[in-house]
Amino acid sequence: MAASLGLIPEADLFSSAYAHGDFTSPLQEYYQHRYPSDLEYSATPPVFLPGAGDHHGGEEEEEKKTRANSKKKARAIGGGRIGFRTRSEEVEILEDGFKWRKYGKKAVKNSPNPRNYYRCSAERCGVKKRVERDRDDPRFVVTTYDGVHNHATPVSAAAALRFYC
DNA sequence: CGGATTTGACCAGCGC
DNA sequence: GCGCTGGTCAAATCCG
Repeated sequence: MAASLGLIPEADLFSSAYAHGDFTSPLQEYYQHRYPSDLEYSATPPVFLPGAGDHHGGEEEEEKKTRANSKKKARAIGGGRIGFRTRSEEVEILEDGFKWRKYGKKAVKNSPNPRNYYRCSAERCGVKKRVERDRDDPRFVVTTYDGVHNHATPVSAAAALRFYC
């Protein structure tokens, strides 16, 4: 059912942060990509779903339980958390203009697919990113951003931001 | 040669 | 108090 409106697992997590209005950057909002076809994800503008978090109804209690852990952690961090859901069967790196360096991979229990951890290559920038495939639709990729970029956006970022705004 | 990627191990937090 | 899960680090390896 979760696939109906593209409700991603971390939806509740994001909603809490979103409710506090901690998002300041264009990318720091809860977006949900939903592409009708297998075309390039960058060709379709993101769909902003303000109420996506509140929308979660009778979700899987089991997952909620397991996720309570990261939920609290996320709150403690206090940074912005954004979830992107893109449809790309091969590319799982959402090009947002920043240079990401993979620093870890972990198999999570909620999903049969491994989760990849990326970090902004700029040392002064503590922004992290998590990428994992949707458990319901392996063709979808869920990208989660943590934090705010505090450095100049490298080139293409400008285009990306223009695109998102 | 430099930088990025890979993989396993380690650590911390939370639930039971 | 123990076990489980998620997240991070570090050394080795690979690619450009």
